[in-house]
Amino acid sequence: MVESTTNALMTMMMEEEVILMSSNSNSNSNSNSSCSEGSEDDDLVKELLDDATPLLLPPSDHYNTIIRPPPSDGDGDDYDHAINSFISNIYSGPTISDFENALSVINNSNNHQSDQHLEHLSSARVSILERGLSKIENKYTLKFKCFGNGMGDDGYKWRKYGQKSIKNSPNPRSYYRCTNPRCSAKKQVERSNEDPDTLIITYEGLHLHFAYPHFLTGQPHQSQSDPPIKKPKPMPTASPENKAQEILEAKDVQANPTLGLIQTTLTDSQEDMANVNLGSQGLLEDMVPFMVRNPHNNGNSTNSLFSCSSQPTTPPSLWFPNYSTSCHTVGLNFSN
DNA sequence: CGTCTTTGACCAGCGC
DNA sequence: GCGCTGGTCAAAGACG
Repeated sequence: MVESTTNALMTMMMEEEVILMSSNSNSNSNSNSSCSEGSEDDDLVKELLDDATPLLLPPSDHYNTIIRPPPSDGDGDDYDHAINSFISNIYSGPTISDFENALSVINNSNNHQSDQHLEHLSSARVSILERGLSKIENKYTLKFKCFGNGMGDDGYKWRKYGQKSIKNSPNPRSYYRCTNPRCSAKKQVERSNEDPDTLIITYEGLHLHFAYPHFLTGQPHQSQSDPPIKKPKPMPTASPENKAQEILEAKDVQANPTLGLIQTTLTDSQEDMANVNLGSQGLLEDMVPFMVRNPHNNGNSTNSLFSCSSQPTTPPSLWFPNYSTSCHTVGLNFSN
């Protein structure tokens, strides 16, 4: 996963001319529309600043082993600087440090909800929105400057399931679904009507399966040795209705964890454990209700759901949590 | 032969 | 009710 994503990114960086595009031009309409929504924007900012999200996780050892030079090189600082320069050249959106700084505002203000806190929150919100994040329903939109035949490979395996021509646009829109049979992630790929060199990729749902190995087993990176993903097949025990219900339940509990905690009983815990071990695929859809209802069974708090050490394992568009209703537009620019 | 892609058909939502 | 549009399905073909 990480290898694939990183390789795709590094390939694009090395083989393609990198062109910066103003983040304002990427998402003017979205940002403007969002700026007019006060409380929802506050929710968005709080959501983005939530330290329980994968977005804020530091690079893992696994990640470092991929992009860092061998220790014998002895010039890790220079290498870090070069990598950071690379990233800053291709990514015009908010950086980790932006969120960390904003998070410090939240943390420092936790004990006294003052006007100053609200002012800081408002400033953080404006900063985030100005840099290309916006909110539309439950989708995440990436815009790539991608010349030629570049397809903006994000490193995941996708199965194309449809293509439609778009009104007033010469470019069709392609529909892709994650090849993981129980992953709900989807994406739409189309070229901008205004700028044919710009790819617009709209993600819907997360690749939740990236976190599966961190449940119960406590053995991260287990998925790295998983067999290749086969063609999705109907799940006998998971009808579309049941799956949808699982997802809805997971989202509901995520959105209101205290409700789930109230419902916790010893009987429920035992039953859930049995269900997880015997009846499920060990996937996040199964695990979220269990984890929330049994916050101590894993030896960690529920925050461990999104604090696993293998992060980042997802492309930038999927660093954001989807268990809330939000949409972010991130301007990225690759040429090919 | 199994898997993936293509593409036309079908369905649901929405506006008039 | 009708037409338009977006999203999905599924059969057929392509490919390794």
